Amino acid sequence: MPELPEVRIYKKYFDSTSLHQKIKGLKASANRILETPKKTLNKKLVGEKFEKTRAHGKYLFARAGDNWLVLHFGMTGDLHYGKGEPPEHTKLQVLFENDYCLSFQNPRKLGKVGLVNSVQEFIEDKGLGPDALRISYDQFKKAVQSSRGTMKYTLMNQKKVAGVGNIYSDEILYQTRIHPETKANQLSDDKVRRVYDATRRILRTAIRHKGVEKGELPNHYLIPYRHGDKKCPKGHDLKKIKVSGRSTYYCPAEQKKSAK
DNA sequence: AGTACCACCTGACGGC
DNA sequence: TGCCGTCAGGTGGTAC
Repeated sequence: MPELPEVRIYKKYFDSTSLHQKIKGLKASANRILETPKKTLNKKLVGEKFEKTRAHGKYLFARAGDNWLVLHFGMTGDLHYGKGEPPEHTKLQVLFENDYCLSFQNPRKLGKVGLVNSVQEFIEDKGLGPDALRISYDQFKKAVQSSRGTMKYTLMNQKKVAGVGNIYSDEILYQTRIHPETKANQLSDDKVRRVYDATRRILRTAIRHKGVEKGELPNHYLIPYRHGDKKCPKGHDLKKIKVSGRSTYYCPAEQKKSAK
């Protein structure tokens, strides 16, 4: 679920619920998703306020005092702000002075929670590429044309571009009529331009439509058809293959490997 | 530099 | 109804 658009939506939710309130307490389940010990989280966060958030690719950061809380959702997750019992699978609760609580849910425990001093450093340590909505065309072009792998792999490679995952990469390739196994370094400048434009358009549209889970994407999008009757939005047969180990849906009628 | 495969986890779904 | 295998939109490590 959480690729760039979903994380941007979490950010908005975080901003509208949890900024500028004193943190009264924390509850973290002892779990592998914690990258920073509970004690440290407590020491650094209690008494502080979240002042602002940032998103980079699939990561969300919230600054409190001298630290940034880093949230990564893995394949499943959500934020919930409310009073009373936290939702199921809550791994971290941040309790505010008004007795409301921000809960970070992570059913499959594939996410991560921790504290860092610098967002920039974190991004560099992870080797993340530029955020998919902030990358310039020149950077993008270089990232694509220097890649010897497939387009699918390239778009999903967080070291090249941060934020695009399995389903949005399928969408981008569908809308630009590129076969997912096309070699990235064989793409013409013109095609790269179209992929760049499509990426921005699709990610922005998805944010506006509240993401894959909570909203509804336009009906000419491929994504809603992944689990349907195996037809693309135009009625052609969809094909499902594995590309670098990930389930990949594409429309053989429109996405040809040899397309100019 | 890429790819293929495994691991980490849990829930949902289809087949029997 | 219930059990079982398979799959799921994440990353990270390994060996080739």
